[in-house]
Amino acid sequence: MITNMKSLKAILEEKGIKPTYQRLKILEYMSRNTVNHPTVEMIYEKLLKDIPTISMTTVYNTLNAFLEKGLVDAITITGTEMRYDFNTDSHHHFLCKRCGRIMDIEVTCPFSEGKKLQYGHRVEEVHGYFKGICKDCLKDVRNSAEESSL
Amino acid sequence: MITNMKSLKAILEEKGIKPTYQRLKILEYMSRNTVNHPTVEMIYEKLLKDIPTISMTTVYNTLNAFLEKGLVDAITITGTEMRYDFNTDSHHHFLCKRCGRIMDIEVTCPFSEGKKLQYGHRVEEVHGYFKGICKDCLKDVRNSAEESSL
DNA sequence: CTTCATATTTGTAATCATTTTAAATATGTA
DNA sequence: TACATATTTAAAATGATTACAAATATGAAG
Ligand SMILES: [Mn+2]
Ligand SMILES: [Mn+2]
Ligand SMILES: [Zn+2]
Ligand SMILES: [Zn+2]
Repeated sequence: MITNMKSLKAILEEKGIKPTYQRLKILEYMSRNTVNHPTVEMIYEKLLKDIPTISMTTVYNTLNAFLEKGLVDAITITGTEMRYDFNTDSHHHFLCKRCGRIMDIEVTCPFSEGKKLQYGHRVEEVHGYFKGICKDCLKDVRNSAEESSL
Repeated sequence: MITNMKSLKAILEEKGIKPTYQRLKILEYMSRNTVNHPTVEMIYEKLLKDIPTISMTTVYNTLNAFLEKGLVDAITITGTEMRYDFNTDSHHHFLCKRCGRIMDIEVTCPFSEGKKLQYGHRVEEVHGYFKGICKDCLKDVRNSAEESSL
């Protein structure tokens, strides 16, 4: 895990972002929640416990700064709100229509190789995702089906 | 082109949607603008010329109905607004960061084959897209570079 | 052709995520 | 200590979308 080797402070300084308390806390949260793909709301609510004065605007501003410097990726799968990803390595996602969770999917195929010119366009980002019902929700659905047939 | 074979009216009736004037006009617009991937705004502004009384709400309602019945697909690439696609065959997209256009990309790879169980999840939709600078914008950028070096 | 029930359309208000703005606070330096 | 600058904050503004309720259209029954 990169976060252990390089301190959060060093990560920010390397990108030319002043390592303020709130920025460090936001980056720390992101680095510890790679499976979540959290919303601004989720980050804000959690940090509120440590920093009672933090504002939503700071979370928005900070994530936009991180985004510009390539410290995080933005995921626009749901259509309602932005989800953020600390893992900027090329990978795909799965959105569960039932529980709303977004999970990582490793895909190895020509599509995800990316960064090549397509149709004469200059490709800078490659995104791929699936939508459906996740493993856990499938189990839930099966269980409630059993119950109702008792 | 499917729209020539089967009338717009027949398409709606087949899906159990009453073919009202505004619905037919919206479907007609969608069928004639498959390269656009239009926003609600774009559809509304265009239809306003034929139907001066049409409301934004009707466009939203109608597209949501079409979406439920699988007559169109929704594209959530930009993060700001929904884009709609009359072409519901599995294909990918390219979003130009400069001009904002979304264009179709044919991709043939294991990823786009889709509809298979991944990680135990039930996959219902497969989405893939690229972001970058489109062919035309690359040309523009090159041209303005020339100009400024005169 | 009326009358009534139902579905659709419309305009307005409400909602929700995000951005803008300006004031308050913190930081670093002279 | 004083001041310039950057950051944070709260509040207001924006923009896309949905919710709501009134107006209108449609279609069957009499
Ligand atoms: Mn991820
Ligand atoms: Mn398309
Ligand atoms: Zn789930
Ligand atoms: Zn372009």
